[in-house]
Amino acid sequence: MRVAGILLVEDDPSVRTALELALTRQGHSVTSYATGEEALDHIRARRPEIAILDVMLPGIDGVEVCRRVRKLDQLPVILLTARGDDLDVVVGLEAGADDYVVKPVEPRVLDARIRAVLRRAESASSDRITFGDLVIDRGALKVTLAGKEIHLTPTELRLLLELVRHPGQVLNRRYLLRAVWDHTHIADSRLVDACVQRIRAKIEPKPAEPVFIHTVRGFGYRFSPP
Amino acid sequence: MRVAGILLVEDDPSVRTALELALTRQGHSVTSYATGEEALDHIRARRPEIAILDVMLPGIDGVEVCRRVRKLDQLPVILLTARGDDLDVVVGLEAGADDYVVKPVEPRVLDARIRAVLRRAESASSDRITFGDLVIDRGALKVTLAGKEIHLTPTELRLLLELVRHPGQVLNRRYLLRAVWDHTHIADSRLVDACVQRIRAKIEPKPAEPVFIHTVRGFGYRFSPP
DNA sequence: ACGGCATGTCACAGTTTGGTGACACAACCC
DNA sequence: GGGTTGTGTCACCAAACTGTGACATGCCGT
Repeated sequence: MRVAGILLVEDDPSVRTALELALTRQGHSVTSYATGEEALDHIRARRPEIAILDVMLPGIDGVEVCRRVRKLDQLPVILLTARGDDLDVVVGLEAGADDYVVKPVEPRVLDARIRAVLRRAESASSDRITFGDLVIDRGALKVTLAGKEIHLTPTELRLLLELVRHPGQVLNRRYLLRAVWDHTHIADSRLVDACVQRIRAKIEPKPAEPVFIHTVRGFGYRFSPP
Repeated sequence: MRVAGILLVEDDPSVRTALELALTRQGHSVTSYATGEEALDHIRARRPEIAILDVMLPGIDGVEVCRRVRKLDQLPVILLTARGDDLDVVVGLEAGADDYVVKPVEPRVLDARIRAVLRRAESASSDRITFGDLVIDRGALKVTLAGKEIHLTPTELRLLLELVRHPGQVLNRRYLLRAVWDHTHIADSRLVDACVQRIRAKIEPKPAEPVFIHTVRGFGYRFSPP
């Protein structure tokens, strides 16, 4: 297992040094700070592999750091909080944290959580989905069919990604309009149909007999692998 | 120690499967092929961490694969050859191989060689990245194109490095604005475009048909080696 | 078979986007 | 001070994209 570059942010000095020591013993490389401001600077400058943030911090708190980090990068984040502060869980997950740990925490447990989050992040980073001949690379925003790159326009790509995010599920037009076009107004239009058609023309061997994007009459469209 | 993605190329099926099995047991992740053509495709598509090439192959031989790989990337290469074929050693090392192993080889020995080469490669590649003709030296903050030094301004260099840090990934303008300019404000700005344009003028042979920095309309830019 | 919908198809014009070169201004160095 | 360099902004233009509506086609219950 690779040694991780961990950023630890915790304002209580005794907790901070204890965790730092424990994590270092477990083979991690740890840098720690007491404030969110310092943490953000460190993240920008040093690009740690994962950040462990106490929720309660003077100044910029952990949730806020998490929120900003998420906007900037997909750096994995674990939030630390005092026991029983239920509200925080919701806020924290909303801010995009990958995991959530209640203090006091056993070093072994924290270590396991760290490794789990890192594993997840690693597998997510090769974010490439394959459906038979069709390969969709979400990082590179590339679609290939039988090895040949297919050019999709931004809207087509967003729609395809939305469909692919829910394989096997039927998505109705209203949902798709909101997700892809963020149209709040209810427009009964051929927009979705037209876009689906354009995608089919590009990725379906025989657009008249679609293999990937299926029409479910009266409901919407369903992406399912052949 | 991180598990390595190894590409093994060996035309003799019994040797191939034996080595693959042994290396897998040692904790490596191995993909193997019988021909140089397949190997080159694999390298382009999957970016293994190291390639182990038999010198004697039908079609494109190991030395030739090595030579082409070297031009493309700094992928570490170990050449395998039958005992006593002295001439090959010279040719192989000239082609840029990192190490040279004589068959038959003890799996433990091969494993040790692999680890040694990877260690060396890791320390060497951390400061310097090669994409075809383009060499980016992060330690010296210098960029050379086909051996000629290119002068980049600080902002241009930061942007290029940021793109290079995520090869193959599409980075959007907002992200780049934050990462390179740490602009927390204004999402709507042509700053990134202008800077990309300036970099292209310096590093792209034909800026109108970029080879390194690709525009992904509606999303952002992607650095990917030619 | 027929009528009524739901969906497919297509062309086009208005809009959006990014490339490009010019330019202003600040910082910096002689 | 005078020139040089780096950087942000702007305007213009070509190309790409997209929504729209009209029409064609297919599906389904009767």
